Amino acid sequence: MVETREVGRAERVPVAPEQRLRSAGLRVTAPRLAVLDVVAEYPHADVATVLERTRERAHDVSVQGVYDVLTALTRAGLLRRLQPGHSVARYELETGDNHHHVVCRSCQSIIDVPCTTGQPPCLDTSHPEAAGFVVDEAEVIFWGMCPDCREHGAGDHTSLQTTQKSTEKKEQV
Amino acid sequence: MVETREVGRAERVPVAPEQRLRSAGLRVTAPRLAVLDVVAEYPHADVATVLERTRERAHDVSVQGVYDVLTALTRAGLLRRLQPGHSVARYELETGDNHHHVVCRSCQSIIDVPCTTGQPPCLDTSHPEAAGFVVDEAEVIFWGMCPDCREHGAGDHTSLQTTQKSTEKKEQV
DNA sequence: CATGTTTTCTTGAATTGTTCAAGTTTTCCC
DNA sequence: GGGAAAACTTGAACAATTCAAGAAAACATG
Repeated sequence: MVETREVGRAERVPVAPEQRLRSAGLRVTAPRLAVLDVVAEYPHADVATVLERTRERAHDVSVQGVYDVLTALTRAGLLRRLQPGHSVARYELETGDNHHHVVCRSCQSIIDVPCTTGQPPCLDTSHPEAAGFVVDEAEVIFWGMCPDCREHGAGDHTSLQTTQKSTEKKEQV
Repeated sequence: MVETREVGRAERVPVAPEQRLRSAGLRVTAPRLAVLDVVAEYPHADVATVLERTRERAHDVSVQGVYDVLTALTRAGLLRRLQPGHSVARYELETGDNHHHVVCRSCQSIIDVPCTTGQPPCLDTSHPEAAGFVVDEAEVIFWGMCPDCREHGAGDHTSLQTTQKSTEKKEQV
């Protein structure tokens, strides 16, 4: 289960988790290491998933603990928080590559795609409307239907429903 | 207060609200007309705002009623629902123009910008990762800081906080 | 214009992801 | 080894959104 993370793009960060925590000015704790590990293994994991999997590694982590850790790591720039549309918060490692996300409207599964324009897309603030605005990030979400949901006629969950119950989420890399 | 909407881009839709409802296969009701009117006047309005302003027009609309109307109109393609980051749901008229949004990390204000690439950006599904995925929409959010927040040193509400209390939101076009 | 069917709106309660608060335990620097 | 600061635990609170069931409209038809 705990296998080496699939190396997709330029993702193999050679720095050990502990080092990453320290250089981010954070203390090294078991929950944090575990959460980092879990997120590395399950990209786009939601809090519930992180909680479960973390508990499998480090016994007894509280719900609050996971929330705190995720917030701390996100604030420190080690994680990136996603929340496509109306769904729950999801987390992935912040690797500095500028990738975007394709999200299935039906099953909410997420896959990464490298930035289409090479550089951060459209960090072009020259629009008169946005005068004075300092943009530091462009977030791109491609909405569509994944192959599975198209085949199995997953209908049109027009994604106006907020939360989907399934703890047993389909997780893709 | 209730002044004519500033006409930015190609937004002046000449079709009467009633017609738009009917041609979308929806019944024409006072709450729906009122909600359409409110969203036209307050782009990016959240549910609370829509509720308040709608009540000023059509007396006695229930919270649930507004939610239902918003959902129905969104599903019918008359409205577009936004939820940048971790914030509450917001709505704007679906005009078919392909514009995107610049969002202030601090005050959450939203402004529209025309699509940077002319055509729907990057509807390019040729990535091997997204094989089989049928993408129908690309949502782009530019994150940054608005002029106001930069000046008044609104600090760094790293936008990890979910809800902001203010019913009195700063609304921009 | 009456009538029936369908859709829509209302009231009130429930759900749920997330956060707040206070106290206890760690981590880590000296 | 101690002591201050940061992190975790427990338990409760919150707030946006949704569910459920009934009442009230809107529209097609006779």
